[in-house]
Amino acid sequence: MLKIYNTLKRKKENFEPIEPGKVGIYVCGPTVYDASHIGHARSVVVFDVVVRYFRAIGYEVTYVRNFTDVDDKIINRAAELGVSTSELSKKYIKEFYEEMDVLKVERASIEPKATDHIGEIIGVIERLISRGHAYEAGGDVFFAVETFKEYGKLSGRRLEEMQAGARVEIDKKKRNPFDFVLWKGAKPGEPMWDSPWGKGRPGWHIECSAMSTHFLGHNFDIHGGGKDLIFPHHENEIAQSEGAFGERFVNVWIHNGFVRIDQEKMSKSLGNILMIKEILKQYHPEAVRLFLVSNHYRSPVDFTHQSMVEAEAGLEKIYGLLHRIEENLGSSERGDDEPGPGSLWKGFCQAMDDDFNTARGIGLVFETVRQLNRFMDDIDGKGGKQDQAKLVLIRADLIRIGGVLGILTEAPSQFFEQRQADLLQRKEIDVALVERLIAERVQARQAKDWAAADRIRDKLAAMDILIEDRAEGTTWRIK
RNA sequence: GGCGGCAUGGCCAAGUGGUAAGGCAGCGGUCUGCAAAACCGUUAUACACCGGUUCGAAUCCGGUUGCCGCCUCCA
Repeated sequence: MLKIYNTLKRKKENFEPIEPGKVGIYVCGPTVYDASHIGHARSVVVFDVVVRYFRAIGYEVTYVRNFTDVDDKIINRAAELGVSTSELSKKYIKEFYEEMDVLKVERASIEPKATDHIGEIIGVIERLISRGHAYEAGGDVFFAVETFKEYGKLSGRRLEEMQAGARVEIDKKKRNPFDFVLWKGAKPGEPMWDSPWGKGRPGWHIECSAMSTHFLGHNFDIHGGGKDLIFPHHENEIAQSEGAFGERFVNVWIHNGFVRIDQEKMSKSLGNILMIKEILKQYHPEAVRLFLVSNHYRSPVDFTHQSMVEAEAGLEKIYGLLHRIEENLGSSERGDDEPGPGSLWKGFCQAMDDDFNTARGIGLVFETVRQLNRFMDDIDGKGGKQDQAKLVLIRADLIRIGGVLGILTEAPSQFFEQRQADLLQRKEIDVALVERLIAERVQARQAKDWAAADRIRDKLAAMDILIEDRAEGTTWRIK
């Protein structure tokens, strides 16, 4: 039984889909006014894993992730750069896709843009006005928080308590300082659409209510996003959606924790933003994913070079095991009729069923890697049919787990070749020289001139080249 | 000021009542000409501190300290 921590209830609860075997998920996607950072990557990867897991255990998933392509930040940025808002958002949507592709994030089932759903947005606002939850004031439309009795139920605040130290902009047009804008009257030069209240554009919160209910129904299973969206964004979504439709909006709210740098949340003011594209220049994309899923999704994670180096080492360790299995089987072929699932997969599912505990699942993977290496040490390449069947079964489970976490998608030999190529480029290593030195060393070793052989090895080590003398010959790799 | 979260070995990190997963690093070994890789062994006398509940607590309750987040755009 899958248990999920529901922010609304502040506890884990058994997941009961509205329709058996199906699940509808809406996750707040990026506002496309700038490149994505590692924090965006975490959120996207977390929900990518959630969706992959639902599918792996047999659910039919409708996954909706939006693009916010009209809002103040986009308008300001576009004005700064002297381009249109649509040009700007188009550029960053393209970039987002490129980076997510590298990170092996699967596309959502539906990826709507706010500007393609102005009609639905206006429809929801009209319902809110007719039901007395919203009011028009000078071309703007506001949601009246006092009309929604449960306002604050997600974030655990009450209106009265928020009044005191709140830092809220004072807008004379608002009846209550916490009223938020549903529709903004147009200012010259801004993108605008016709509406019953004159030309204008939607506020930020309303688009998610409109698009999520449009695609998933007034009541749907899961809504996700970063923890920082709990208030006010998700709180406002609940008020809008339940106010407009008079039904429960979302059953389960899932929120992922932040990525921190040096114990602090990344923020523009601190200047500690790490962009995805910069990170991908330095580390393997699957290592980035492995790092992200090595922690529970609700906890904060510290992004450090050391953690990334460890994640890369871990990834290489698993690929190394897969490679060794292939050598042992004498073939890299993987048939379409993979065996299993076996006990490893079942253990992984137990961890995942406990609020998507990927960290525990990864512990199992490493434990298995060690056991299998030992197993292969023992059979020493002389395994029989049964031994091989065991290897094939566990490999199938590892690949299956990789399919949920979005790792181990490459053939091991290809992974190591690619890795080698990347490092060669990064460290500007002269392959011809390396191979000449190794050839010299092989000769020295054959002549049992150990001193000369070690000298060459030291020289290579100084170039960050590690060599391994194996039965089949000497191989090398980059440190 | 209001609300919430976290504190586990040198580092990272699972574990929410039954006696501390896993990874990295370290140390000792097997293997090796020596290494590397892999494997084996080893490293927490109690999980921030104090007090309480319990046959039994890292896990529950109260308090203290420290760190972080939300309350403003934010994944």
